[in-house]
Amino acid sequence: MLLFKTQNLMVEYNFSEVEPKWQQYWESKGIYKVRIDSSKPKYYALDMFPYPSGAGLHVGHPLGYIATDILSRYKRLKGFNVLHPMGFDSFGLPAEQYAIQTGQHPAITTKENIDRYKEQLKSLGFSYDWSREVRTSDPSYYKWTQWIFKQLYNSWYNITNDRAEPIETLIAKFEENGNDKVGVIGDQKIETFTAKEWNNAREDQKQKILLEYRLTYIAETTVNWCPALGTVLSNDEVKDGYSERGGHPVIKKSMAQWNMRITSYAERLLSGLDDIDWPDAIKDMQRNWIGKSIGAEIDFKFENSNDNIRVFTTRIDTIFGVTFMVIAPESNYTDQLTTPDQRIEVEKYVVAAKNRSERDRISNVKQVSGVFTGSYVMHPFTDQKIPVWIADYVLAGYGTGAVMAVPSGDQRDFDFGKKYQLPIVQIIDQQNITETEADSTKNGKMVNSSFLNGLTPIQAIPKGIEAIVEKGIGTAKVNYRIRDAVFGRQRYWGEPIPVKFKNNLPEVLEDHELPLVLPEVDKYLPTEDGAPPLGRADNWQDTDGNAYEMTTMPGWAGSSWYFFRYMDPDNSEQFASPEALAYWENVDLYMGGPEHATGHLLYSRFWTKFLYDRGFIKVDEYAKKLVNQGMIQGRSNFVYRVKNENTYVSEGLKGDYDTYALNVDVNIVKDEVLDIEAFKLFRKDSKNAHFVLEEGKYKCGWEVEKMSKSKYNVVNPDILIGSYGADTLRMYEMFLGPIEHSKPWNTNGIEGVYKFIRKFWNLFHNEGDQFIVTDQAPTEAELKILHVLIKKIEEDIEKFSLNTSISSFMISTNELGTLKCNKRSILTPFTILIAPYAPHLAEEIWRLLGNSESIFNAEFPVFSPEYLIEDRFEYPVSINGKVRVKISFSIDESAKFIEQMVLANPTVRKWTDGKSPKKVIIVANKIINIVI
RNA sequence: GCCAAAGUGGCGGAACUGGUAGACGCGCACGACUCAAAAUCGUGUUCUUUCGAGAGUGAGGGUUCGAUUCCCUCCUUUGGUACCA
Repeated sequence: MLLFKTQNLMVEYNFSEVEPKWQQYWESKGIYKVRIDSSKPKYYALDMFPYPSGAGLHVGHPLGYIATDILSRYKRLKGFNVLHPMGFDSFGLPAEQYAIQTGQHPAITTKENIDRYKEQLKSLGFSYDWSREVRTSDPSYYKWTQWIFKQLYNSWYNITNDRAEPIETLIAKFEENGNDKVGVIGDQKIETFTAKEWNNAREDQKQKILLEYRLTYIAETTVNWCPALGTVLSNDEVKDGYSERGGHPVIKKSMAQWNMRITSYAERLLSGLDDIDWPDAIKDMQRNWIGKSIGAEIDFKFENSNDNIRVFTTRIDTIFGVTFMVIAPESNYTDQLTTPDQRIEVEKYVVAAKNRSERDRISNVKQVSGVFTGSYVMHPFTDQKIPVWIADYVLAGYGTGAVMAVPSGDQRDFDFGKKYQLPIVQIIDQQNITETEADSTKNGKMVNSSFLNGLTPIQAIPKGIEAIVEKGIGTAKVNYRIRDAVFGRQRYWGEPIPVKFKNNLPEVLEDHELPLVLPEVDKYLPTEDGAPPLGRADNWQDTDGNAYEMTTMPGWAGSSWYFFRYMDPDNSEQFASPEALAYWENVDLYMGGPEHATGHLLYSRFWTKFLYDRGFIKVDEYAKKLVNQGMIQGRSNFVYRVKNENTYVSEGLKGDYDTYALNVDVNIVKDEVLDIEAFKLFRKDSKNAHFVLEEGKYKCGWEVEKMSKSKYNVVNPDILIGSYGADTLRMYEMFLGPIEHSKPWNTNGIEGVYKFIRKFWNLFHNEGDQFIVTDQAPTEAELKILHVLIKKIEEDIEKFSLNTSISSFMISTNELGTLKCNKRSILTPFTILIAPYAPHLAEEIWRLLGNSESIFNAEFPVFSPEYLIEDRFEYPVSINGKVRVKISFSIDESAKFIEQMVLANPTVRKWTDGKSPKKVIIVANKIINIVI
């Protein structure tokens, strides 16, 4: 096997005894339990909590956890009161899929998986306060997820005040003025009504109207339906027309669904990005997802009636290039605009377009298709007749679902115009329109554009808006790409939505009815008539016989607010107490993978802003700083088998044979050399195989692939901890490279860190493993080593450069080893410096140094610059940019003197070859460059 | 296509605001210890070389006394996004 244990090392530093000892000590003494302490500044370090899958942790998961643990311990040593919790995102599809196959309740599987995860996390020696653990599937937790749902239901977005408010303030407005002055963000078309109409309306009518305003609402919407999973999915859960989980095809379908009105927060979610320290990549992804575009809406009057159709455009400057109009197949105008003789053809097209799968639409982007409605609208400025077409490149969900087509300036309009022989009008003098391409650039001056002629497109845009406003046919308008998020799932293993139906109208449950606990069902499948699994539960209704909602919440519900629950996890009266919320405020460091950019990381910002608006919390962003840890990919090893023979050829010789590659377990390969005996056990049919070796070894090939069982490239942290200890694994994971880089996992090299830990131990011990620390006074050289290190470690941690800290520890250890330094005044601070990285080792040595309290109650050493001051500097002297010699000078030596001495130097004279230099550059305490 | 990030030895990577490229570690080679192996320790290790030196941070160009670092063009890889008017 790869991982040998060497007997004689065990005598020196016995991690397998030391690590569990301190883990138990820390736990029994509650060292990591934290309480509100206003005498200290707070620091909140958070990991994205995991979904506990059946496979357990692999070596990639802890990468981020180790980094936050180092930060937490460092901040603690620096005097902060550190909140560093962990929990589990324990609702989700895999447990439910497993339940469908085996009949086992997902709660059982989930608990088993959580136990396994906790055990693994504990063996890594993290400083989590486990008394604050949360599980999203625990009723005492999801009670509050349901409670937040309820608050959203009972709120609306007041545009005037730019914040969410209780629904009562909306009702008051209706009672006084009707809905005339109440604006909404989003696409819903709401009939206007007067106060009188409102006050005279029936209760059920009122409730229907209020649903148009509530921040969570039920509505008939086009959703992503995944037949294989039997549920709807939100946009971020669909990738390229397939479900993100499982990779099943997804189709568009119209369904009544619970939604979250995240669109109300589009602008604030966008502008809030400027105030948080998150990676630009994530910010950009969120910006693109929100997709703000600034433009105008214009009405085009119908040819034969006074109705009109509204379009959104970002290029109103091109208004005189409009030669046709295109509406989405799903558009409400389709019916109205279709003339009798076009009806058959239109209906055919609309049905075909609806049945086109998302996947099909994506893969045929270049192919435009459409059908003429038979109707015309009037150009608002020229009064020319403009034909209205239907095409599926226009999306019903964006803007108004209708486009003014400018074929000269838009490629899709151009393609469409070409295909159906519609006119193309140039509207900018420098426009370069070819046989196949439109020109969308804004260079040049407007032509063929009436009152816009002579202006640049940039000037024409405000001018155009001015004109439509004046005519009363349009306004400036901002559009967002982001859609409201579908919130219901036709699945079992999620939070029940706390709603019952009375007379077909939804009603949220009373606070005292929460939590609405997930009921038992006989099978985790839809009912015979297609209702979700909760439809199988007996008496899924309240005491008055009102049916409860049957869909459950999506995976992102519980994770959208968990960071607040950690602040006060056992509170049964509130989701967290005002005191806890005021003290801990928000997360100072949030670590996690970038794959959640447009899902979790956006939804949780939305909920945070909502809770802020409603006065439940004091912050409107929950994470000040976000760091993305890179993904750990798999690194597969291969052996090469000769076709039709039981023979394996070493990698370098495979070209001489006709072979095929086979994945081999990476755990039986070390530095690309195969352990042949282990291989014979690994592949039973190869027990008598023949091996063609090079230099007496069988060398394997390698490749980067996804980490997966089937590729035999999964490395389990338990095995590495067993062989090298948690401290070695922690340091090695950090040593691999910058935390935010993705990289394949490669265990080669872990021995270097292991050796380092032993070398560090040996600073305190002699060859007989006796503790030999002395109280001798340190030398200047030793103090310099220490203070260089203090400075470096502080700087590195503050900028998350944890890989370079490990190098610095190695360098300092090597230097102190060379000096045979075993002085307490140097080694004590050194031990504290290393404690965040190797907590078990540091705690052990701390006790050997005679301390009775945990090292994590110590103080971080203070850097003193005085030990780093030098009186001489050795200048590299370069001639024409090449370093040729080094000459040492006193640091305050004059440039003139240095120049004289340098030019007189024999090596320099040799290189200058008697010529007088053109220029001598002396950069103080940096470099000297002579130009000849 | 668009947006973002990244390209440095055999490998992971280092190099602060432009100033000795390759720190630290792995691997490899040689040596010590050993009957031997493992482990450990020591030395060396960018490439080419006529041993003088020359080349070199994805490619090409530019700014500079000096560029991995700044600017321009291009290539490759990874992540995101996909008819958004």
